[in-house]
Amino acid sequence: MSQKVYEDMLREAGVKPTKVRVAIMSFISLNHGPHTVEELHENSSVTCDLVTVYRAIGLFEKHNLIQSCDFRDGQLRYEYNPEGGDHHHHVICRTCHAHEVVPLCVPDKWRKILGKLGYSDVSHQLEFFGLCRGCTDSG
Amino acid sequence: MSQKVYEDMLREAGVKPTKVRVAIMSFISLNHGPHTVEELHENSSVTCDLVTVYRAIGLFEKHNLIQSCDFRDGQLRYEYNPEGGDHHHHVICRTCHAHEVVPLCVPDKWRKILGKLGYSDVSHQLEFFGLCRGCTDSG
DNA sequence: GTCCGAAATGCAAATCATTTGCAAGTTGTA
DNA sequence: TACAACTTGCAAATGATTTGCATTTCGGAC
Repeated sequence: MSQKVYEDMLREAGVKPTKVRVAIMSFISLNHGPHTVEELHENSSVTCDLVTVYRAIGLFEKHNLIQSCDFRDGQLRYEYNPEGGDHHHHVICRTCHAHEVVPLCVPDKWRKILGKLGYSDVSHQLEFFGLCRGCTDSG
Repeated sequence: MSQKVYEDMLREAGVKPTKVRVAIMSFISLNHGPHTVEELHENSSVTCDLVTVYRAIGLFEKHNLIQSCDFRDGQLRYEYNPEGGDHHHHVICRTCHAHEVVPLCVPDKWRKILGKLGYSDVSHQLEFFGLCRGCTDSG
């Protein structure tokens, strides 16, 4: 599959498409589900330093190519942020840390409310925590 | 002011009301706005080790006396979690890190949706990030 | 009042994700 | 081809949070 797609994706976002960045971007957009930095480092098709992964995702996040989520387990996770803001959220099991996507998101009208409060360019971070079926039963 | 209120609050939640814990609980419930562990350590009326504050808030959180929020600046913050779940969320300025309470929360019916997905005892973490008026103008 | 065991605390040190400094390598462009 | 700017790797620093362990404190039993 052509790397060109990802190169363009980066270029359009204003990020210089280096080999490492293209590899990471490609992995992220092909593999759903939030990934830790460690996972990105291990699974990207290019070998590079962990620090380089940190720097790449830092850039990606700044340019809104990815979004981060906080599962409250000490490390942030990152996932692809499709154009058009069709992002999503997760529910995480407090016990076994399983997680899945949840088809819920805050209403768009809230953006207006926050605008009236004086905030522009508003994004949000939303995650649900609960006990999954298995852990509820065995707990 | 009687410490008794806070002692009872802790006891009812199943937390042994030690001097340190009562002091921290009292500070948290009297002073709104999320506080870092460092702030709690500095401002509580009792002198104790930072580690002790960490252990106290760990307990408080486990017993739902406080909720944590993540401003994405490297340290978690904690705030009082009133009985009845009348918690709230914040909007944080991405530039100057100012923050304020936002009168928005996810609809209660979402709890049912998550229940159908198999999750019980569901809580959530929601924060908004944007540019405040000052930073929008000067940015 | 005194004694006992469990739990809480302080202190020092360990963890561990993330960041930073710097020298060397790479890239786009004139 | 050469230059300046940017990217990367490596080593080390940071900084919040956690852990181990010895000591102290607390509530109840005697």
